[in-house]
Amino acid sequence: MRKRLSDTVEDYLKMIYKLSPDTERVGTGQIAEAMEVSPASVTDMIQRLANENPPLLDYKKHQGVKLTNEGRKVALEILRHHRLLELFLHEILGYSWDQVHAEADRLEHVISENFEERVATVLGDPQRGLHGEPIPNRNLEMPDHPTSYLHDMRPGQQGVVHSVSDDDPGFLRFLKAQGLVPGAEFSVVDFSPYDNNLRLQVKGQDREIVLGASATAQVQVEIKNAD
Amino acid sequence: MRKRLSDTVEDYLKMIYKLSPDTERVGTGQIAEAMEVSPASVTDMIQRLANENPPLLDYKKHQGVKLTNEGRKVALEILRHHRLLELFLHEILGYSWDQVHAEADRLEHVISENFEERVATVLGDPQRGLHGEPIPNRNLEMPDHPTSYLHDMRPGQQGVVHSVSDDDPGFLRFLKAQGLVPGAEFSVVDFSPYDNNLRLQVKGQDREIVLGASATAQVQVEIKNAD
DNA sequence: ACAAGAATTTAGATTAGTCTAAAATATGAT
DNA sequence: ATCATATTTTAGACTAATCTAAATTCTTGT
Repeated sequence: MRKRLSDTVEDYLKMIYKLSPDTERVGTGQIAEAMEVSPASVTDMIQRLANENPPLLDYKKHQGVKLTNEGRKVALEILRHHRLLELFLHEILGYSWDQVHAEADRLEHVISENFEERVATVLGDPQRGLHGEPIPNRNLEMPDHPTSYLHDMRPGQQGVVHSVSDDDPGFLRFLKAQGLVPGAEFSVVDFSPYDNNLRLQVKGQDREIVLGASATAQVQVEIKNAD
Repeated sequence: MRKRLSDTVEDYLKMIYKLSPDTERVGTGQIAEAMEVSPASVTDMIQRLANENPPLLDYKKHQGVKLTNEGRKVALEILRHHRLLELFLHEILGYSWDQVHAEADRLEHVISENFEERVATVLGDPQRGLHGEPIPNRNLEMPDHPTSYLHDMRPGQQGVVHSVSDDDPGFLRFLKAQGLVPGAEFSVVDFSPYDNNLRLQVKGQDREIVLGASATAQVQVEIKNAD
């Protein structure tokens, strides 16, 4: 059984997974920015994690890190906790979809395997989270999921919202108000190259909506094949 | 709004409350023993807590500490979390009564006021925990509760089990097997002054049971008035 | 009333996670 | 190919929570 990791370590691994789920290296600065700590702190931490036994990161000086299988397992475990918890807080305790994230972020480090399993069972072993995210299964395998972003779509294309970032309550309320929730179908009607704004027609809505790049980069989509 | 306290600080305050809910002073050694840390660590910690602003403890060198109102509020808050969580884990997630404690001990530091309120509402604002303990209400007032221990009862007396210590799973399973759960009525049939054993007849049980001092000191009771 | 023993406090060290400032290294534009 | 700029790493320091060992203070029995 592996030594208990601190919340901080778990947060680093989770973040590195988010920045690069597979085998691409992530730079110190990128992690520092995402974690809101100094680059010096990151260097320190990633060196420690690379020297763990077994190593949680593969680190090459000046070339950033990537997760080892061991490190990825930890990240996926935490992600599974987070997404199950969000769903649980919503379904069982009645939290709204913009409230769940902050609470899950603290609970995810603290619940036992037992808790995780019971929640999964109560929820019926869901494969998708409250905001559409894929939930790693009991063996920590990520279900198949689309990897495209609304950001990269262009006029004429149609798609379905797959998942959205869950960490900004204001953004989530905004999306819900616009009807842009997981499952929503839409087509792109215009693209403005100067500001990267996209104009969308969401199915079932009468008015078109316009989204900036900082919003569209937070929305993952399934792009419909032209037929 | 008060600065976020560490889990450790919350644990110290909770423990000091348990050792002395009111105004009696508690010694360094007693706390050290209960927290399973060295006396030196305790001295260090209680001095820090007494120097907080506002102070959480009232400390006099070589004379131990007592909780300030501020410190007592923190302790009661955590105790409320703990007891609501135990009930929640049992009722909603199906934990058994000996499993809930360890999980609640970690979660109690991490849940928000929002979580606390929602759980209380889902459970119908209970006044008693899974093991019979009184639960401080939303204003952190402790409901009235008996303060006698089975340990101090003598042959001829009758009583009702009020609450039992929740921290040792083995002990809890033992109690349940003996039928000695909150609400159980019993009478004391014998006392052995050499080992402080008590022999009890529990209502609805055919066989009498014998309990040693380390067990009877963990059981709070309501003593029936002789009529 | 005072010495022995118990309890408490102080001193100094350690570990995890963070910081700032300075040093080292890599990149990329001409 | 080299120099200016970016990024990364190192060095040194801080805080919280712990420890052991030594010093201090309190209590108690005769």
